[in-house]
Amino acid sequence: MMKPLTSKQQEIFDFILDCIKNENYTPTMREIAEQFGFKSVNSVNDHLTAIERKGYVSRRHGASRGIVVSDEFFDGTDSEDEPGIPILGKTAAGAPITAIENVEGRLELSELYGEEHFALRVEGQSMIDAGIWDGDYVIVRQQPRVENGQIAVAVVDGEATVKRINLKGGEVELIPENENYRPILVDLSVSEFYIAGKVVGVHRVIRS
Amino acid sequence: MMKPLTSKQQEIFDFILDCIKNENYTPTMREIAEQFGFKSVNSVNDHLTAIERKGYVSRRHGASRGIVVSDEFFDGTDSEDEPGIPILGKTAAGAPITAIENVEGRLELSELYGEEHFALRVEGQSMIDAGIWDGDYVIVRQQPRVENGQIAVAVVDGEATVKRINLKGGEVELIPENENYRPILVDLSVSEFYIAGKVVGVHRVIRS
DNA sequence: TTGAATACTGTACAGATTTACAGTATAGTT
DNA sequence: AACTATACTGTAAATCTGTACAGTATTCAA
Repeated sequence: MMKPLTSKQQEIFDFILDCIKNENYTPTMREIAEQFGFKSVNSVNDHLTAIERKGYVSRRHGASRGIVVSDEFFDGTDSEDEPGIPILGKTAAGAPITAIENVEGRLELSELYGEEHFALRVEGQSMIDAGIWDGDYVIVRQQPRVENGQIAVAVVDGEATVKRINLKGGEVELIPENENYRPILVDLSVSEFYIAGKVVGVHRVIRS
Repeated sequence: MMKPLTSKQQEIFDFILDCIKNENYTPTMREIAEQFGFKSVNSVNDHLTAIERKGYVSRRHGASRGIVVSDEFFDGTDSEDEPGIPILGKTAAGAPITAIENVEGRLELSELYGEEHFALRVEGQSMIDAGIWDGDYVIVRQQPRVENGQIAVAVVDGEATVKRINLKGGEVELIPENENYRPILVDLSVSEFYIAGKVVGVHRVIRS
């Protein structure tokens, strides 16, 4: 646990946090002195020395506006908390499943997938044997080509569908993953066709 | 539209953005000069004057580290962008799938699910008919009870498993979703049993 | 009652920093 | 050919800034 600040020190520390948050710059000691009506900069220096000793800030020696607020006081403003939801590992026998020791990592779509990804809601049953159900979101990495046999979002005449791709000569075969469906053949000289991207993830929200 | 920066001006502007983003402070003109090998600070001043004239920054007169980057250039650093990856809707005929107009919303686990959720990696094939595959992450909302027939994470004698739950009297039936597997019966008077939470989502990362 | 922490004033100075002014040179526009 | 913008060097003054040192006063714990 960190040593508590006195009320005056807290005021000054809060002012520094406010400056960074609202004005986007660290104040100088003279600016702090002016704010609090101190007639001497050394008043600020004394307070900062105490605040620093207690671990709330550090200072870049010699640098102007060199007060550096410790990481743990940036809530959401700058050093973002760990993103996403915790991935729990195997629980040791008897240990509560929520034990922090068991956190293997964190799951977050924007961390897992980068800038070039988008999500698309799947309609229909044509890919259920590939584990992609009606209503699922597929995560798609934008790329113009995929290897034969890979699952991709294909756009045929402006219509987007998720299918397994098999390109051969002047034709593309869009293969569903459901025994009740037949592959679709697209003639590249007739239809406008392109690959929007490769399906790299599936997400399903379970209701009920 | 804003006047474009020259490549040199852009470099300097980018460096300032980097400083703010990574080091958390605005550089002084001397720090910029040192970074770019300028022998005169006035080189920096000239560039800044140009960058300011074009509207990318303003300057607090007389203040050290007084460069103020214009609001519209804080991407993610301060004024947080929308979280998550874009969910694209139906594309209008012929419209490019990446058109911003078609963004229906954004998908992000920490937004979709709240604090009381965690993820768990599934091992085994026992739930494949429920669309939960080996290696998938299930998203679990922590709660001590579920309705019969719902899928949950059950902890039996410290061992966590994902199954459909059927509680009846002094027994719990853990029902797999795979015809090759048989339901497991847990005697509550013999085994330590509790529900870790309800499975409310599934996420699969597709490799290959 | 001695000491340490807090909470200030006041002064001073070295070095950091902005800003200004005087140049040089090149490239593109009018 | 004159003008403007870009892209620098060099110098120097004005002011900003952190840091140090010398005090004063109060409070609280040992």
